[in-house]
Amino acid sequence: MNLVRIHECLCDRTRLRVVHLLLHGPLCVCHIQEVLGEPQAKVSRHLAYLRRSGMVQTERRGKWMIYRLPADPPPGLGAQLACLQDAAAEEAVFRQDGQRLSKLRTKPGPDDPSCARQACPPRRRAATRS
Amino acid sequence: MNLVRIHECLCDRTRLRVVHLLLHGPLCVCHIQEVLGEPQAKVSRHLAYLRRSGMVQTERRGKWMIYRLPADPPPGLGAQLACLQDAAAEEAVFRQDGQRLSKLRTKPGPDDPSCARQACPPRRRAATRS
DNA sequence: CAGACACATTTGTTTACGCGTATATATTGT
DNA sequence: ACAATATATACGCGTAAACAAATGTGTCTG
Repeated sequence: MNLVRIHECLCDRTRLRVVHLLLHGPLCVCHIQEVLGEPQAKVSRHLAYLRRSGMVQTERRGKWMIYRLPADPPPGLGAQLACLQDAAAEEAVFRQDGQRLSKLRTKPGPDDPSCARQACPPRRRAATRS
Repeated sequence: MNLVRIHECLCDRTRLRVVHLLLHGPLCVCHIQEVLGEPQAKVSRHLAYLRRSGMVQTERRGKWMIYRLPADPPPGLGAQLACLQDAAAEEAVFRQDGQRLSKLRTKPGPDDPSCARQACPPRRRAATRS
């Protein structure tokens, strides 16, 4: 997981939105798909990309596949994620994704993967340029 | 200069090395070229890419073209640069580039673009993941 | 003006990426 | 075993990116 690899993961709009969502906590594919409003194959392909790159980890829970950011991220990645968390607040797409995710959390269906209500502790603020 | 654009700039090894070098201060193309050990056309092409993306600014000084990071970077970019500065310390390529740049600064030739001795104030440390 | 130097751009080729569509695999419930 | 749901993968296509080699452009010096 070198620097180039990290940025390769984040240089695509869809992947960037996915990683940003996962900053809020683990999610199954169907929830990611619903928040992004993107076709299933597209989401799945980008998730596979992120998994191959070591950016996310997976765990099967019944029918659902749960995606999460690594619990103990390698050095360098942690800082990037903190940075992303800050920068994402400045662009409307990410704010809207966050809102749609919140709505998902409030009304989980009867047949629910139960991954929608797990939250992650927020990351520390990233430094700004001197 | 949105988030995707920033990461597109940094997802190539050569561009990443260039931006990292520019964190140390403004540089002319020939110095960048010498530190990286890459062919002139390749360096120039990537510099053009960075300029089009708004990641770097240029200024002609006589025969030489000086490249620098924007003096007042847009929000989001500053944090990324600080983050890069930290993360680069962990990979050998970037440390070596920094050392080669230092050597360039100590022995400027008689016909010198005088861009090699200008240093930039260091950026603040980026936050690590909580 | 001519030649040297620093850098940029064009051209042609190859490779990688992202997408939609279709299909395959895995798990659960009946 | 079969159907339904959730997710993954293969295929083919168009486009963008990266590269090497060659050529072009701007600037200084004599």
